[in-house]
Amino acid sequence: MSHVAVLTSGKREQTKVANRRAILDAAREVFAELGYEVATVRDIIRRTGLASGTFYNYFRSREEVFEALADDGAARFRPILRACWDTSDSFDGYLRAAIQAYFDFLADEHQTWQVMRPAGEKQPHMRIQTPEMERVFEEVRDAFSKAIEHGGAPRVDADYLAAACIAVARQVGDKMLERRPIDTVAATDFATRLILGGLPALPRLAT
Amino acid sequence: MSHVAVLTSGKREQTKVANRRAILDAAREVFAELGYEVATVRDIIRRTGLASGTFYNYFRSREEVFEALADDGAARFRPILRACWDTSDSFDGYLRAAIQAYFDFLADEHQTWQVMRPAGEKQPHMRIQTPEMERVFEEVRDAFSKAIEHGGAPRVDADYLAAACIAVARQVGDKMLERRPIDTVAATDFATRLILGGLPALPRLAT
DNA sequence: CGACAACATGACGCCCTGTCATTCTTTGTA
DNA sequence: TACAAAGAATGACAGGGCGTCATGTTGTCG
Repeated sequence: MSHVAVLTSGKREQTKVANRRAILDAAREVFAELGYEVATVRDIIRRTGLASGTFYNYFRSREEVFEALADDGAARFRPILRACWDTSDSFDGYLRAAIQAYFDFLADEHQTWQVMRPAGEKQPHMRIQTPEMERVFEEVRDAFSKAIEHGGAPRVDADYLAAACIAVARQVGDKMLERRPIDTVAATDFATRLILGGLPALPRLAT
Repeated sequence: MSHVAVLTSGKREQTKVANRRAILDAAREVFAELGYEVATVRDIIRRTGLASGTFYNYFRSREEVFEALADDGAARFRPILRACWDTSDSFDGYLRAAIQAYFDFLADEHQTWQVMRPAGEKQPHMRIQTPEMERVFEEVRDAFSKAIEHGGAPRVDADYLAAACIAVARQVGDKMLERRPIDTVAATDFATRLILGGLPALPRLAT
């Protein structure tokens, strides 16, 4: 009999955590295989072996699972972003590090999500704003604000700037994932230069 | 009895067009009022006074109506974009004109769609890629490619650039709509300068 | 061990979906 | 005008997913 029991190690707690994880994992698979629109709560719960009613002990709806998955991703990325800020000594450095980190993160996650789907199937793109994502946005905006305060960046509209930077990162990131091989460095170079110097600063293509 | 009858003026054709319009209009209202996720085909068709089965004579599903609405928007914007190209004499001019046109378009459409919703309701953002939207993207990319060919712009990755520009326009556009008063000129200035000159070129805030 | 609380279960009522036989309307023809 | 054939509208219906709830099961604590 061990005195060093795990803190939350009642049998009750254990299965609660395990079930929640099982549902989230099953949901990720099902969303990837069938597509978010088509997937049903029962598709998800069936894969776990649990009863249909049990699902509703953990999530209120299919939407909420999806949100939890998205939130999870954002929550995992936020400390990475924070580290970029802490280890950078200039605004330019922070920006590049953050974008590189995001693209690496994206390439990693991509493999987890990627599943072969019937080709040509139109997949409506679902985009939600979770609390964690909101926090990521705020963190970026605040980082910009701080840089502006300290004179590391010009005094511009930090709100617009954060929105624009995130937009560029997301869109260029998506495009990056469509190309083979996936080149996070090139994508980072493109996005960073665009933001820091605009069109004239972009890397030139070989003639 | 007029010889100059409207070309498609059979009674059949007329009601077909009218019904389609009625369904699209009802769908726009219902999506705005209830939100896309919650709205049902019957919510839409009920508002038209038609029978439920009739809906399926015009669209295969709720998704298809939504896509038709989105496609409609893109189709209306494309000629505007084309006009920007035709009347611009420089790359910079084209970019600014296109972005300004988009923001004006957005502000216009916004009023059509805007409906008061219970505050704090989380509205999952739905983003689809319709054929017309794909054409808009291609048009932008091709415009960039042409500008590059003619020496009006540096030889950069037009695909990434188009993606980045559209991303900036969309995101800054969204932010713009959240502010009061809606200032399309300021938003255009921000987005255009960011793309053309990057961070250093951005408009400065008043101290 | 007993009693309680927490959780799992799956049948059930509700509502939406998409179809289809039927009915009504329009069109073309004599 | 009368009539037949094609086109479109209708709403009842079967199928199925949703979320709930009474019931059964299992962990927890005195």
